[in-house]
Amino acid sequence: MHYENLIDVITNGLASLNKSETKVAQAILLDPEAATRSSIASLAKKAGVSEPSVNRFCKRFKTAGFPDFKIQLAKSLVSGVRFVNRNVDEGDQVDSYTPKIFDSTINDLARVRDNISHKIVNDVVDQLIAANRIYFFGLGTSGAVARDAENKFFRFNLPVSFHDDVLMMRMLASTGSPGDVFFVISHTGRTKEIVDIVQIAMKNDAMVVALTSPRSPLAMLSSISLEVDVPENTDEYMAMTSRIVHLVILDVLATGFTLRRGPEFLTHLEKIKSSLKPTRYNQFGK
Amino acid sequence: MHYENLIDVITNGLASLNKSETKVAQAILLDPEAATRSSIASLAKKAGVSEPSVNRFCKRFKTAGFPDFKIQLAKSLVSGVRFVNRNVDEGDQVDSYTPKIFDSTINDLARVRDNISHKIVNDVVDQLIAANRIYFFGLGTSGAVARDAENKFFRFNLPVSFHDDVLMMRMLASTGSPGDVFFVISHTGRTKEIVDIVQIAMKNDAMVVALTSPRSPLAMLSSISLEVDVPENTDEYMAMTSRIVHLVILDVLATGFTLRRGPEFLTHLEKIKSSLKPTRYNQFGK
DNA sequence: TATCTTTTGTAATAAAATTACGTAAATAAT
DNA sequence: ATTATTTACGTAATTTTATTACAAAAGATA
Repeated sequence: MHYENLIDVITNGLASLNKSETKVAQAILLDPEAATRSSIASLAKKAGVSEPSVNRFCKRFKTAGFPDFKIQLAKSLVSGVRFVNRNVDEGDQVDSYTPKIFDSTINDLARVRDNISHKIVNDVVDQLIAANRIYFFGLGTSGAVARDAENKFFRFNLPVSFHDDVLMMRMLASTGSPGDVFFVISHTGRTKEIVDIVQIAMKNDAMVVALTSPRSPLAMLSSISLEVDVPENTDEYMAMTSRIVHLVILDVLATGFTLRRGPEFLTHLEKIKSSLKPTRYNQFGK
Repeated sequence: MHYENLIDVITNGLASLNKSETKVAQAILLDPEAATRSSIASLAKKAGVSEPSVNRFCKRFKTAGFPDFKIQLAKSLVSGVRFVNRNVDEGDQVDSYTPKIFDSTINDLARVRDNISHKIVNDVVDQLIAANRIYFFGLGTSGAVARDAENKFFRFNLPVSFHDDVLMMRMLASTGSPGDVFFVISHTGRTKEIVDIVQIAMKNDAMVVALTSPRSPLAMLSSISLEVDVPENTDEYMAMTSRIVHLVILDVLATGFTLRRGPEFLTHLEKIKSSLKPTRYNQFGK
């Protein structure tokens, strides 16, 4: 319930509505923000229907009534920023482009949160728990993600490494042994070199986990594929949010890993954490 | 207005409220989610005040009345997840820890979005535009962030590099020349090595931009400091979201940079983008 | 203590939403 | 094609909910 976006639900249900309900839906979708501020009377008028029709519409979408509907709608407008124009354009100043960048990132995260397959997350955690060794592969931006992953999983007392060198990857893929997991990160899932390397690894019966976009060559080749559908940035100004989403997914996997290891594993993590203490100044400068 | 979290506003304004308004505030803060679902009568009863008192309370916070207040409150609950328990605990399964991790990341992003100083962002963009050369420094997790930054700013036709080797950093800091910008990333801002290196750079009158936590030694030493207040993770299970926030801030800076360069700069970016095309498979496998 | 201001509640009023019910339209059955 | 039946929709009554006006109480000021 908390993760269902009312606007999406209305849009999807549009086909199964009757005449006056469709009118109401259109009036709302035309300007959802305005709908949250109007009374049942004004919305009915705007849609060209009676007030009870609006009320029935609300109940059809499993809300208690019109006021409750407005609240749900308002909620879905917050994370569902896509109905407002969130694109950066030439006229933007700091105080407009800054929130836009944040918002579009938040928006993408919320979308993936609501759509990610928990089953696949769980399966990937299974594989990572079973692994003797994990290789994180990534090029370009995904190289930075792979590096971050290494840093994170290193703490788990497990041989891990990250690689952003295709020759190195190729060699590792061709000499993979049972127990090795190749965790391949790629936004597009179409980078030829990466696809080639995964093909080699698969030929050697290695376990390949992909973090990439749906229906991409990489996704289809790998043993398991965590698919993230973040729209490609058409806008030149806009940042590539997929890498952020990838990082958060790696956080999720690391969390799943930690939980699976059980509470006694926490003391190990604490040890690593405190090993860094002497490298830092405390509150008072020393 | 869109970026003001009502719950924060209430919490901050708590001191300046009179007796019955305080009662109302407490009743709401105790369970904001419930407040969004209750009528003015039931909330008044719960707070032990009259209905008009609740109404006056709502108007004090610049909402049109109680129904409008509830809508605003509901909105602030979506991005402001912190009032719900979002901590991962031992009993959590995939379907509970996954949204929790996403939510806490989203929450932190929303907080920084609402509190970041646009003035400082603008000043940093000024410095980056003026730079002849940019060095991104970071260790550990922040090393991955620095690497991502390099990848991003490299596209701007500007000599940039990232460094995660303290000896290298030390040498660069001591030989800095005018026009160099040292962009130093550190979650804590207390890593001794980093602080030392920044001290050297500052002694040589270099421009040091810090991306770090408020009031830390690094923040206080640097020429300009972009301060990000993301709570330290007390929870062992919880991921470090600061690096995500740092990445998004770098996106913001890159966007500011691009906008400052003007529209003719977009063709340059397009060129870089299309240079990657031959490395990828298209929709149909080739 | 008297006066003024601020705070708060009661009661009246207004606004808004919901329900009950009846008619019209659409669909199905003959 | 006509009738029966279901579904859709609106009018009007009712109920719920919120707001306003006003007065009493509490507190501050002189």
